[in-house]
Amino acid sequence: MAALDLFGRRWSLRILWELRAGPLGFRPLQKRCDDMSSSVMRQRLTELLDAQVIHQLPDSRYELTPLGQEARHALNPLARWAERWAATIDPQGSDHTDDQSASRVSHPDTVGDGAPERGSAD
Amino acid sequence: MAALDLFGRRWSLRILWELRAGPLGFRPLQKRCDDMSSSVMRQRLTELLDAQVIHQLPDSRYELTPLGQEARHALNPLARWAERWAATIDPQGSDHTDDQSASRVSHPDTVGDGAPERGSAD
DNA sequence: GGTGGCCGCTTCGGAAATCGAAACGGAGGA
DNA sequence: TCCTCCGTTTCGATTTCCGAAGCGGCCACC
Repeated sequence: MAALDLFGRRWSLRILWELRAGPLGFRPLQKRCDDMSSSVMRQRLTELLDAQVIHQLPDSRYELTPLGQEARHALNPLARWAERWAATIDPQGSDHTDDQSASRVSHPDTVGDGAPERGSAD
Repeated sequence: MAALDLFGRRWSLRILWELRAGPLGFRPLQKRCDDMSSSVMRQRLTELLDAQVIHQLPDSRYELTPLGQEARHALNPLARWAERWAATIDPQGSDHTDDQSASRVSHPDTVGDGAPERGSAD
């Protein structure tokens, strides 16, 4: 639940995402995050540092910790879902595919649970 | 990126998460979400409805769409990471102060859906 | 030596998101 | 009838976010 709170903040996920390719400094990272406010940037950075998701190199750049890398990887399925989602709600928006494949994005069999989830960790 | 914006809002992920066990009405859902404000609740619900992540049953309860179910499943690796993360930064919460362990929590967690993470795009 | 650019980071006022509680009409049970 | 729960809306107060300016420091360039 605390994770949902940490990542439910406005730029946390984005920072995690933009740091995936390697360490970045304050301003370069800010620029990558759609030029977000430096004040909020510092705030998120502090939270992520405190959560040990990122750490600061001696040259003051920010880098994902091993824990952060895991989090970033845990984000991968969500990123993949986002693509399907974008194709579903906005088929003509980003990348119109000439073929008809986009129409069949919802595959009710893949989830493999005709019954609702039971006893999940909560 | 739009997904990061949708889910970067304050209760979106939580709502998605609390709806995993089945459809819920407005007030019951609100109660599950740490008694969040009804105003924000309605706002999030509208956004999620618009994003076709949830839909409303004839008895006016809210339920995940197939697309929403996929999103919920895509959240599973993150949930699993959150447990490891909690054990790392707060070892006395579940395990006593043994810094070395980082052992897995003793949950036979049922997150085992059919969507294992296969690392690609990296 | 001076100037200019980029750096990490902070401060501040205004805008936007969020909160918290109250209220509405409706359905059902006692 | 009264009481409870429901979905939903409204409104003022608080929190968060934004956007721009500014600080000192570093280094390249002239």
